[in-house]
Amino acid sequence: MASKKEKDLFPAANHDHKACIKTALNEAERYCRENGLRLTELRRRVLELVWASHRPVGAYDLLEKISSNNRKAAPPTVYRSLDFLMEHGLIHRIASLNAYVGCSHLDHHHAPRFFICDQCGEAAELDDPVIDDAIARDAKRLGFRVERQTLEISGVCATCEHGSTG
Amino acid sequence: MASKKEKDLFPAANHDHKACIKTALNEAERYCRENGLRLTELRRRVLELVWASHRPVGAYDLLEKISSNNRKAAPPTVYRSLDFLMEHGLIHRIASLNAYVGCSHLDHHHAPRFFICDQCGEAAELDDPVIDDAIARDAKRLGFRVERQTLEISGVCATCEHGSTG
DNA sequence: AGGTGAAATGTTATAATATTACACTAGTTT
DNA sequence: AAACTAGTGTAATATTATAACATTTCACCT
Repeated sequence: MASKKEKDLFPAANHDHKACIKTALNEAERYCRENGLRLTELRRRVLELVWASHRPVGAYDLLEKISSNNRKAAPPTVYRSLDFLMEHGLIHRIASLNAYVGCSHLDHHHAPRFFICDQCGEAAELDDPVIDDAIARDAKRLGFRVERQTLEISGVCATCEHGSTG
Repeated sequence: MASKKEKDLFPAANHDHKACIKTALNEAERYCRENGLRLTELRRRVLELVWASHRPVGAYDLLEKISSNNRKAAPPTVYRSLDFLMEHGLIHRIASLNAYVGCSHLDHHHAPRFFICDQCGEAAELDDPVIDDAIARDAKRLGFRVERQTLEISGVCATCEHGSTG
């Protein structure tokens, strides 16, 4: 519920997360179709696993989930999929956590900007043109050509801070 | 030369880097003295090695430099010093590079904000109150209590872009 | 349909970064 | 000197990521 209003904020504890996953997969499929990319079974599965929550997830966690009892997957299996998904903006890497999270803003080009709760682990992706402009201005002043950005704010989210049980 | 004017920008190729190192060590000594901290020989040496350049340096690079021919230092040796130096704001960690760089703004409290050149590897630490305010405003809107920040802009610096030989 | 080349995946090994745990030393306080 | 604490040494191991090469799958062409 209220996905429009909350799309930029921390997801409510009771939100319909299955809808998040479904939307993410649908969008990814559309994006790949439109751009001649192959969202293979493996890539789709990795994307789905990344989207299992709004918490950034480690590559080796994914690897475990991909592995079946009899067949253990090797690191490149998951790293290659992660690389593909990152290259096409379907997920982001959280450098401060060595972890990966689904992109919430597939509809527009953007620099990744995250608020990440240390307690519950949830990450909220948040646009702010003021930040974008300020960075662009600084870069211009330096004569610096920007290629990648990492903005990760860690702390405690409202839910954890005010302890609404949940 | 011109250290005042350029203190917030990428250091000129011909700047007097020995002065940077000396200043950093002096400031660190003063800071530790005033705060009852022990800048031991090891910590001082690590700080000095981090300040060997304005390029973020990896822990294992430091480890090699600390090791002598006969005596190889072990990882905790350098990681503990790095932890100490980070805890007291004498250096910053660059999450996107798994590397460490001296703090250029010892004189005031600040969130670390870096522009990092992919080509020459140099990092410039840059304050921008507009960014600070924007992040604070976003955090407030989210009800998020900020504890740590990571802002790393990667790309190509002016010197590398315009290729002034160097 | 079969051949071909490129993309994707499987597999093994290893690199790079970081931490745990415990022993020992040095410095400080009493 | 005893006792305590902070700092360092050392060995082992955890965690994250990549390299190199073999094999499979897929799209495309004829």
